[in-house]
Amino acid sequence: MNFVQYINSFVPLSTEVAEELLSKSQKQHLPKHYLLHKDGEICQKIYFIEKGLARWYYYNEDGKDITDSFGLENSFITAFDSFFQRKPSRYLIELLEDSTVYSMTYADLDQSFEKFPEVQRVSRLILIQILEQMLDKNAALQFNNARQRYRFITEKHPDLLQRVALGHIASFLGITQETLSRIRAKK
Amino acid sequence: MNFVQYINSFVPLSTEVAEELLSKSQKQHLPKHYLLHKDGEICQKIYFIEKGLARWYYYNEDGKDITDSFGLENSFITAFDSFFQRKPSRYLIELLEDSTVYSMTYADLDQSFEKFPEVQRVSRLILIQILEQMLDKNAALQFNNARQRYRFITEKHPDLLQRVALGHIASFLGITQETLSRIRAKK
DNA sequence: TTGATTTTTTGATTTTCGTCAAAAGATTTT
DNA sequence: AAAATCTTTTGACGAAAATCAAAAAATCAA
Repeated sequence: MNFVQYINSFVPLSTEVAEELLSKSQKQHLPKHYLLHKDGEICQKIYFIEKGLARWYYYNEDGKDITDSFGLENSFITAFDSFFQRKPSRYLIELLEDSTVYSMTYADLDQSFEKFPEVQRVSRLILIQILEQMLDKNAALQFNNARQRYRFITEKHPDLLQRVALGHIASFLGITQETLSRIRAKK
Repeated sequence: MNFVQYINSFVPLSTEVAEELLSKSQKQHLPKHYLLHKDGEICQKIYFIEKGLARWYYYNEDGKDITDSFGLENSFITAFDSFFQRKPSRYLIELLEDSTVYSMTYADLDQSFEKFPEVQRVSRLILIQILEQMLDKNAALQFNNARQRYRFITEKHPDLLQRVALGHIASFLGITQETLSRIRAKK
């Protein structure tokens, strides 16, 4: 499923708009470990992951690498704070697998907003999806112990356990890798 | 500052649009403890807090009341998942002080989208502000101990410590009230 | 396929924080 | 102003999870 088909499944698009979006976007195959976005820069592109996997992370005060979220197939990923607000971001985005992605620059997206106001609906939709994902994660972390956090992963994102290094999942859940490993052992 | 002036400071609005928004909105004085939104319902209104304070919360599986965020002066609050997606929400919103708020219904906002596409920009702006606030909080909780979480409050929202019951702040930070009280004592 | 590197597991120990209980302090109500 | 209710603090204790260290397992590269 390409990204226009994906969007179309939520917000029906006119062929005009569908063509506009496709023509402005770029399809790429990129290797594992490729950085979609580096920290300190203003993020220029929004990506749709057709195949593959990305993670969104930052370094905390202790220099520890902390994963904030994952970008699975059929999802959009960008440094959201940076991309929409046009300011540098502390976050990085890296691919965890060889991936196929569509990308679109901010400038092109902005032009499409002007030409076709309904594209604004699309961006609102994407933002709301991100927001909901974050609410979910927030609720999973805020007042839950390590075992409950692990359950969040096994229930909502079981595939990640197969595909992602344990350390990334541990920092995503806000627990240490050792604790996560032990919890996983007894069950 | 009313909400149109507030928006105008980010996204310059034509007088036409400013008047549209003002005419569709309603200014109200509401008392402490008033529920702006009840759980289980589809949230019909988005609120702008001109004066006062609200909190956004839910009940977890153990029935514990957990504060997810606060709505301070000059910010928008609604059950975001519910309002924009038109589905029931597990969250509640209550006023913590006598407040002055502007409200606008989803139906009216939607009509304004149609009439004035630039209003879509406004709603994108609001969403991004919420998103950033959530990212911030996320980073503050994800891998930090109780003392670091407390520092997040003292640095970013010191006024809340004066205005809000400790229990609400504790659940917002994902720690117990006793722990928060002890941390506060020694410093 | 062998060695090098990275990732995961396991163990011992320490620290942090939650839980339960009760007292002290505020605030609201009558 | 006294009583009732709600909020915050304090103490003792135990459970959960972090830290440090090292071994085992898996993956990658030559």
